[in-house]
Amino acid sequence: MGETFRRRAQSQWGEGEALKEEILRAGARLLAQSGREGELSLRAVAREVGIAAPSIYLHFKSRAELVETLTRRAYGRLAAALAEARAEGGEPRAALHAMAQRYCRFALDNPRVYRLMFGIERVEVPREEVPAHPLWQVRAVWEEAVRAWHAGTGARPERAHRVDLLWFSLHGMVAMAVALPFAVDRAALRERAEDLVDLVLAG
Amino acid sequence: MGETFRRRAQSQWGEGEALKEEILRAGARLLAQSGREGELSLRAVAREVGIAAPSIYLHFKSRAELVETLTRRAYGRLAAALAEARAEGGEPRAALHAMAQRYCRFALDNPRVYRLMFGIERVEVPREEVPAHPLWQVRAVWEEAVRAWHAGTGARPERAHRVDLLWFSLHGMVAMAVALPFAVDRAALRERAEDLVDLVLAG
DNA sequence: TGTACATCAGTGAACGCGCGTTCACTGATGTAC
DNA sequence: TGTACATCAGTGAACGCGCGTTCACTGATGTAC
Repeated sequence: MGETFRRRAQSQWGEGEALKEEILRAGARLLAQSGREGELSLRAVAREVGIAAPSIYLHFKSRAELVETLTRRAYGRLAAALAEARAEGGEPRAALHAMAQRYCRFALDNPRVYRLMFGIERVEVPREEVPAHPLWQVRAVWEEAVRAWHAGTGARPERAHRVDLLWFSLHGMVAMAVALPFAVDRAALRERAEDLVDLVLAG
Repeated sequence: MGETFRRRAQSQWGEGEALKEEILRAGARLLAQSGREGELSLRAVAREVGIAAPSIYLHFKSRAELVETLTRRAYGRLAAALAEARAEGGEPRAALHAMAQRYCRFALDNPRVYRLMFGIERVEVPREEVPAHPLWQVRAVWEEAVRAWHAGTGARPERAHRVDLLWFSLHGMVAMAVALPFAVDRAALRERAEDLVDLVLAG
């Protein structure tokens, strides 16, 4: 019967921004559990943080703004993970393999977030704003890595669209792994990702 | 000020099942618009049909059952379209190309339904029930078609997992087309699908 | 050192909304005798 | 042919719920003089 709700202590003067970060972390936890933006309610986030619901309006002007900030951060984490894998990967071909492995890992570790990122309502955007879209930043990392590999080989230039082929196919694999009605063998998936990279780079 | 709501005429004796079909068609229309199962409300379906909300309980025992019936039908439509394309395709390799084209067409014509089908909450199911899952029926069509092609070539048997590679990669392409923040060129997408089939079958 | 006031970081109560579901009902159409 | 009753195909009102958002407020911490 006791109230399990734990009220968060109020911030000190000048520390108001601390709550914003706590709200975002709580929202990320809830999204990792449900993976559906439509199910992320302001009130649930407030409960998770331990504050009153209206307090969220101190830092976000609406639910929509909170959700947008959360999804933008999720894309950012994926892009950062990929960039890191690329940097650690070494020469271009090895870097692409490292990226593919990291991509699989990200999706399998964060299946609901991954699904959220690619199941988002598609908002069409004017061409000139496309580069600012967070998904585009993920693409940019792939593109650079493939371009670097491409420059180091005598591959025919008309195969430049393999940038997308690699990423899209990898996406298909992990998206299926996340959607199929049974547990997926991580090792098998990552092995297939290896094969896929070889196939695309070879063909 | 006028009530735009049009009340549906009551069925004749023995024609009660007619309403069930109308409910399913209305639900399909709404899903085609929103593409989010969570947003499909019983009351909205009732409004679309022109009946009172509780009337839905004459044919479905809950909202969940209605949604499940609708999604099951959607998978069925995709599987049927694929099977038809395969039958019309002719010899195995041509059949696979026809299926790929049809697959793209289905997804582009029904983007929200497609997203719904592959963004569904993953419900893990005991191994022996997997073949009954509607997604599995889509896979089965691909599998048979790839197997038929495989039997007609001297391709190495360890490449049997290309069944999934083809389907998964194609899925990745169309899923991206449906999710990316700008309009996709249908012709370009279908051309890439062609390339993909060739690449997978050749490699 | 005191005190009036400003600012900061929130809160509690209330609003109107749409929802899934239950309940007792209604009115037309059929059947038994 | 009449009439009592059963079945069918629904309906209207109500329930309790969680939601996003607004509003006037509170209490601690700082600043001016």
